[in-house]
Amino acid sequence: MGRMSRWKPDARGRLEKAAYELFLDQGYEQTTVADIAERAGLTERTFFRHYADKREVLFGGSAALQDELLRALGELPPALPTIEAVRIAVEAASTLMHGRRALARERQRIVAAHADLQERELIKRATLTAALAQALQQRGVPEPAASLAADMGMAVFHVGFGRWLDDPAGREFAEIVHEGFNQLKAVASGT
Amino acid sequence: MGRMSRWKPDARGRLEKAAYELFLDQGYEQTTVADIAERAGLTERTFFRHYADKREVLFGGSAALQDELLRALGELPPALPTIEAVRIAVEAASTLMHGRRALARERQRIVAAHADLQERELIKRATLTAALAQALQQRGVPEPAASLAADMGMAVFHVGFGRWLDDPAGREFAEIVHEGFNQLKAVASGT
DNA sequence: TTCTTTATGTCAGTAACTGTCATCACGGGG
DNA sequence: CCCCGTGATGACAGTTACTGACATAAAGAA
Repeated sequence: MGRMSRWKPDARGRLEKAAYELFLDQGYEQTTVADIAERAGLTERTFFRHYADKREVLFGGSAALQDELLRALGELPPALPTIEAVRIAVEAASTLMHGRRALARERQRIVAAHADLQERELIKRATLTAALAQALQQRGVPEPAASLAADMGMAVFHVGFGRWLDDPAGREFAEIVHEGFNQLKAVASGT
Repeated sequence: MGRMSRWKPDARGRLEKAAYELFLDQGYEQTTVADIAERAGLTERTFFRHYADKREVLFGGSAALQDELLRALGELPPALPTIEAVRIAVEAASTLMHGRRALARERQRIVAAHADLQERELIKRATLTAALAQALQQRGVPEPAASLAADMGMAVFHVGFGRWLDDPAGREFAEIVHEGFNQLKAVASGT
């Protein structure tokens, strides 16, 4: 017979799945880490080996977001104007959300209802912004243009994310982001 | 003899003072809420009646900051250009720091060393920014100009705060903020 | 095989935070 | 002058997030 793993695969993914199910079912505060671990067939201690704290289980995607952002940026020709490079990188990152609007909505509902989760979201965004600014500097963009461009890019991403969740037409996130950059340019040029 | 209060006055202030002393002496993590309460001559339970959590004891000033910001804004003539109103309000708020540079430096050291305190700082700043934006809207500033102006004002405040702490010339915070707005205008106008 | 690494379990412990009830000064009627 | 409501505090038990230390067993390398 096939190999018997002692451990069922993808413990981290099971923990995340269990956490979402329980948070949606009985609320974030009402769910203990022990509950999550039990549903995933693991122990509380193992949860904390995969996630630094209870909040982190809701932010597993931010690492992938940063990776994609920096990867896309790295592929672009250096001669590209800064804002165009940021636009393309942010659009690339925004495609990660494809097909996950319902999930993103549920997650947003949970985060919006808990101040400590909003704190975590803010620091994740700040970290992402700083990483983008640093990557731009390494492309040769001087300060403070690099930080300003990073801030603008993340602002468009953030505002666009909210619009995407509520968009009645159900447009793609990347499309909304694309429009967002157009509007940013219009505002910045005083139109 | 004078009236004997059952309780010594200013319990909240004593808790804050005790917290700062202990944080600086033995570190933030190494200080328990019980330690703070004991030094203040109170119990742990009473600490949590004055501060929602351990972090909050380091953020008592943010309410005063917001009050002063909005108060100053309310006194200005409505005809004033938005950015000028923001400038004056932020400068007024920045005078609250007068004579507290050493204290602010120590506080900054503590906050910078602990991720959870940075989270709290970010959400305080976001709250302040939102309050400023709303106040501007009530002055008749339309969106998104109100939010953008609020963001700019808080950005100048934040950047200026860091410069003030390190300023070798020891200039006043308000003076540094004033310069910051000049630089902001220069950047925004493409100079 | 044997050794090492890695993922997990077990268990005890700390400390943040909460709910509940008791206590005691103050102040205002009656 | 006494009673009573209010408000700040104490006492105390309980929950839960999180950590450290050690044990265990599968997976993989030698």
